[in-house]
Amino acid sequence: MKPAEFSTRLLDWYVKHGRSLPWRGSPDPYAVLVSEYMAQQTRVETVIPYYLRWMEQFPTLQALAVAPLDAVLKAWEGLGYYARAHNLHRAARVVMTEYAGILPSNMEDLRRLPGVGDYTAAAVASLAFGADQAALDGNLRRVLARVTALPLDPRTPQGQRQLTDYARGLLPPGRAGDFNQALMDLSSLVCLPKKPRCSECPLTDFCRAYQENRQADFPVKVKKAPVPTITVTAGVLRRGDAVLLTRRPANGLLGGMWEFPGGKQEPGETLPECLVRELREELDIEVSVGKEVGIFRHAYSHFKVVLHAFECQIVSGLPRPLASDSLEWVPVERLEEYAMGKIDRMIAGEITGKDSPA
DNA sequence: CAAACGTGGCG
DNA sequence: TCGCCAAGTTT
Repeated sequence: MKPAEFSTRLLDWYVKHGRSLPWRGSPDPYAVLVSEYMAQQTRVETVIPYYLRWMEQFPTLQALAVAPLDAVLKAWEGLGYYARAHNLHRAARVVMTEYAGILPSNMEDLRRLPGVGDYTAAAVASLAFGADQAALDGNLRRVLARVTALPLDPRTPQGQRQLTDYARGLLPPGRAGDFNQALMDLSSLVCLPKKPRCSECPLTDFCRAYQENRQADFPVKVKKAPVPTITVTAGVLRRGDAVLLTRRPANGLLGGMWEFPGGKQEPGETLPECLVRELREELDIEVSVGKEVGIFRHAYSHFKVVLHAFECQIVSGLPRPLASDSLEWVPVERLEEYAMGKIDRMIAGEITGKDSPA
C-alpha cells in the first residue's frame, strides 16, 4: 500500500465533495476549539445551531472566560454531556491566565486543557495550526477499521492504538487537517455505518473490507448490556407565582443544571412515600403530596428513567439545599432562563403550558 | 480498564 | 416502543 496514493485519492475527493461547515476555514483557533468540544459524541447536524448561537454569545476566548457559568450552561442546554460545557469554560479561563489568552498550538499544552483528550488535541493542532497529527474519532475509526479489516473493536484502547498508528503512516505532511476532515466527510457521506456507498468511494483500491466483500463485518462491534430503568419522583412546590428549583452539584450527571427536587424510588416504597422521603432528605422539609403533574420518560446514556411529578404542599420547615448546590424560587414565566436537562425541561413545559423546546 | 456521562435521529 | 450510536474525556 502506498500512503501517498491513499491521501492523494482522498484529498482529491475532498476537494470535490467535502462539506462546508461554519467553523471550517476559520482563521480563529477558538472557533475550532468550540466546534471540537461540541462535536464530541455529537452529530455535526446537531452541533451547527448550537455553534452559531455560541459564537454569537461568546465570540472570543476572553468573552467565554468572563461569562457566568449559568450563561454557559444555558447555551449548552440540550447538547448533553454537560461536563463539556464546564470544561470548555474552564479551558477558556486557563488559556487566559496561563497562556495570556492565546490558545496553545502544541499537543502537550492543548492536551492539558480540561476536556481535551487525544482526539481533540490532535484535531485542534491539525485543523487550527497545521500540525501533522491524526485526529482519530469515530469517523476515522470506522473508515480505517474497514480499510484494514481490523479484527477487533476499534473503540477499545487496543484497537484505537492500532488505528492511530496506521493513520499516522498515511498522513500527508502539511495537510493533516484536510486529511482528517476528508476522512470525517467520507465517513458521513460515503463510508456510512449501515450501508456504505462503496461505488462512490475513492479508497476502494486500498480497502481490505471492500476487496474481500466483507464491508458488513467491520467495524467489529461488541454488544452492550441493556441499561436499567429506574423510577423517580419530583416535586412541584409552589410559592405564589414561583416554583422551587434546585441546582445539581457541579460534578456528575447533569452537573450544575437546575431541576425539580426529588429522587429515586426505593424498593417497597410508594411514589408519594418516595417523594416525602426525598424532600425530607434533600430539603429538610415535610410535605404532603398532591395531584400528579405528569409522567415523563427519558433515556440517558447509561440508564432509563420514568419520572412521576407531583404537586406538593410544604407542611413544615423551610427548604434548605442539603443535597444540592443551591435552591431558588423561580417565577413560572422565568423557568426558561434556567439551564435544565431534557426531562426537567419537559416538566417545566407542562407547568407553563408550553411545549418544551426541541 | 471499565464505567460514567445526554440527547436526538433512525430503522 | 426500542436498540443502536454519533467529531470522546475523565476517573
